[in-house]
Amino acid sequence: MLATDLLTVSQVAERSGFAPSALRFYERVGLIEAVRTSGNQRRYERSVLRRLAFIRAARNVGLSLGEVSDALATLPHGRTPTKADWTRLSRLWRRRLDDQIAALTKLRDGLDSCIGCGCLSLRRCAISNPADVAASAGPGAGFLPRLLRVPDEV
Amino acid sequence: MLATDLLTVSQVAERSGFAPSALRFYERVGLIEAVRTSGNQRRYERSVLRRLAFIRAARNVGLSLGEVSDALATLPHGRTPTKADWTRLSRLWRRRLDDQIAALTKLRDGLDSCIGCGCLSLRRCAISNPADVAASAGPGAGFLPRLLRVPDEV
DNA sequence: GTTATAGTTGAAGTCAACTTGAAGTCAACT
DNA sequence: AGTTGACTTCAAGTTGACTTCAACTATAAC
Repeated sequence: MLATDLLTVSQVAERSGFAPSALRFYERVGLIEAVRTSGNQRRYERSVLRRLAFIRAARNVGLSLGEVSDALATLPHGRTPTKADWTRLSRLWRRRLDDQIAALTKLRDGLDSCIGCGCLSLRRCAISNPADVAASAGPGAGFLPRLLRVPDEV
Repeated sequence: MLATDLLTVSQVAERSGFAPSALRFYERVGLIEAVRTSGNQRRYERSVLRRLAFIRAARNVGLSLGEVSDALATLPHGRTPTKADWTRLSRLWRRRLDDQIAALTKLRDGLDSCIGCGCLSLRRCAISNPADVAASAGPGAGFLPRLLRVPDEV
C-alpha cells in the first residue's frame, strides 16, 4: 500500500546514476540507509535521492567520501540536507573551487613563462617546481592528484 | 675518474625531490635509466635530473605516469627532452590546464546559481549533474578524481 | 507453477603510484 | 679490520572508491 512509496535498488541506481554496487558500498560506510522487505531486499525512501544528489555534488567538487560523511554529520541526526544546510555547505564548496581554480591558474601562468625557455631546471622552473605545491605524505597518495581527466593524446 | 660525473641514488633523490623508492619504481616502469657499479649499485647520469624535472612538471599538470611515458616516447629514442620538445609538449599541457580551469569554473558558476535554491535535484541541479562531466569507466576510477586537495574542514 | 529478472552476501579484485619490510651486500671511514 | 650508512632485491602493503565474483534467494510476470 505504501510499498509504491519505496524504491528498489535498480530504480535508485537508474535515477541517481550510481551503480548498485556503489549504493551497497555507500550503505556499508554509512552514507545512506535502506529498509528491507520481508525477503531481505533493500527498499529506499525517496529522500535517498536527494542525499545521493548531495553526495554526487560533493564528489564533483572534489570532496572525498570521508569529507562527505563529515559534512552530512554536521546535519541534525540522520536528516537529509535542507535548503539551509545546502546553502551553508555550498558556500564552503565555492571557496574550495576558488582555491582549486587559483592553484591551476598559477600553474598555467608558470607554464606560460616557461614555454620556449626550455630550462626545466629543478630549482628554477616554475612548472616543475611550483613553490606552494607540497610533496605528498603517506603511502598511496599521489604527489598531485589526477585532475579533471580529459583523456587526451600527448 | 669520470665516476664524479655520475650521481648516486641519494644524490638524485635529494636534488630531484623524489624518494629513492620512487626512483627505483620509475626505473622499473622504464621512465628513467641507470648504469651500475661493479658492485651493482645504481649510478645516474646528470641528464636524469632533467628527465625527472620533466616528469614532475607533467605530474603537476595532471598527467598520469602512462601519459608521461607516452610523451617521452614521442622523443627520438631515449633522448632527454630538449628545448624544442619542451615547447611542443608544454603547449599541449597549457591546453589541458585551460580545460581543467574551464571545467572547474563551470562547476563553480553552477554552484553559484544553486546557492540558496536548495533544489539538489538529480535532474536539474547544475552542481550535482554537470552536463559535460562523464561518469567514470572501469574499476578503481573515481567519478571525478580528487582535485588539488587542500585539506579543509567542512 | 515456472521462469526470467532482480536482488542478497562476503570475500576478493582493481587501479595508480608508490612505500615498506626483510634479508642481505657495498663503500667509506677510522 | 670493523663499523656505519648507503645500497640491493623481491614481495607485499597502502589508500580510496568502488567493482566483480560465486553461490544463492526474491519477486514479478505469464
